[in-house]
Amino acid sequence: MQCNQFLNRMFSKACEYGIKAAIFIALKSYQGERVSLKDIAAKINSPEAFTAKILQKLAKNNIVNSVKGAAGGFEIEKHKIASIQLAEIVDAIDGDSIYIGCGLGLNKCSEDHPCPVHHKFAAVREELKKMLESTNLEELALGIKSGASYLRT
Amino acid sequence: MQCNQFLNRMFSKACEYGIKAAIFIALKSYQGERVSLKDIAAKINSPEAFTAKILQKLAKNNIVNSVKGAAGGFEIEKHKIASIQLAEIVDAIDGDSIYIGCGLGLNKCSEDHPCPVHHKFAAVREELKKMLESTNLEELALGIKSGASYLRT
DNA sequence: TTTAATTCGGACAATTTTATCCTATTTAAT
DNA sequence: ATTAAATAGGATAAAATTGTCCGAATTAAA
Repeated sequence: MQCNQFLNRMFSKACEYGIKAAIFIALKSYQGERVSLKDIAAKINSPEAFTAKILQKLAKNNIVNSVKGAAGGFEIEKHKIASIQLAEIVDAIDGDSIYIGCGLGLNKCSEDHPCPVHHKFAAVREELKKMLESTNLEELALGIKSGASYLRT
Repeated sequence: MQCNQFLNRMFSKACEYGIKAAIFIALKSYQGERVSLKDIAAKINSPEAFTAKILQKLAKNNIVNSVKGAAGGFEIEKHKIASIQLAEIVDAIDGDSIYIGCGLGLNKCSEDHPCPVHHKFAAVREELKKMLESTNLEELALGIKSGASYLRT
């Protein structure tokens, strides 16, 4: 069935592109450079028009600044980079749903009325949440800068 | 964008239905009862025809037995119930992809050439994997039987 | 002021996932 | 044998996600 859930893909494609785009923009912003959609899509290996939609979301959520017109592009204020959590990017693109939703899709699932996997998954989800909230854009950008990690292929 | 990834939905719908169906079948099998697709769909609140496809996968993966004809239905051999891991059900439906795939969709992502979130996500994924592999159908079915957990609403 | 580079945003298209329909096949019971 | 109750499975449809196209708006620079 080739489903694209957690085991296959931790994030939606939109999220993947959004995270990588934000990292690249942060990296360039540290160098005082503004980057165009075209450059971003090329660097992170993503479809340009689709990436544009995602950047619009990041802009509307005040994660990146967009500048229209010639010599325009995207940037992030340097002083903000270290304070932007991975969780914020994910929330901007996928919505703030880390706190809600049942692992098995029950409409009503709580401590009082749990689904069969409620407690077991709560632990994993909590760990993911903590990780997203304790990871910021700065450290991810520094990883790229130092050559410790990569944005494509 | 309302994407249906981890934060929204840990599993695909297909997986959700498959897990719940397996739990219900296990529960009934303990009582020596075989259950029909119709009963399963009603109890787990899932679309019948779609659930049928998923049960076919579980049957082909030898997780459940299907019996055709009048008085047919689905069942799981009692002695197997405790040995069926959640991970097996997920694998049967979504494929064995827990060990592969990059959090950010890189084609090549490894210790040598990691994506920016490689190490952070590896930890979370590993925990999920362990949880799936250490949870079996029996305990989930017993939770339902004892009233400690629920399959719907 | 014109041009070129750029983002914005609406409409549309392709793909994947989810869901439905219908016929064939199997099997217990009459 | 016939019938009724089931699963199997192919074809199709609907919905969600992903991806594309294009004109409008904006802005720096010639």
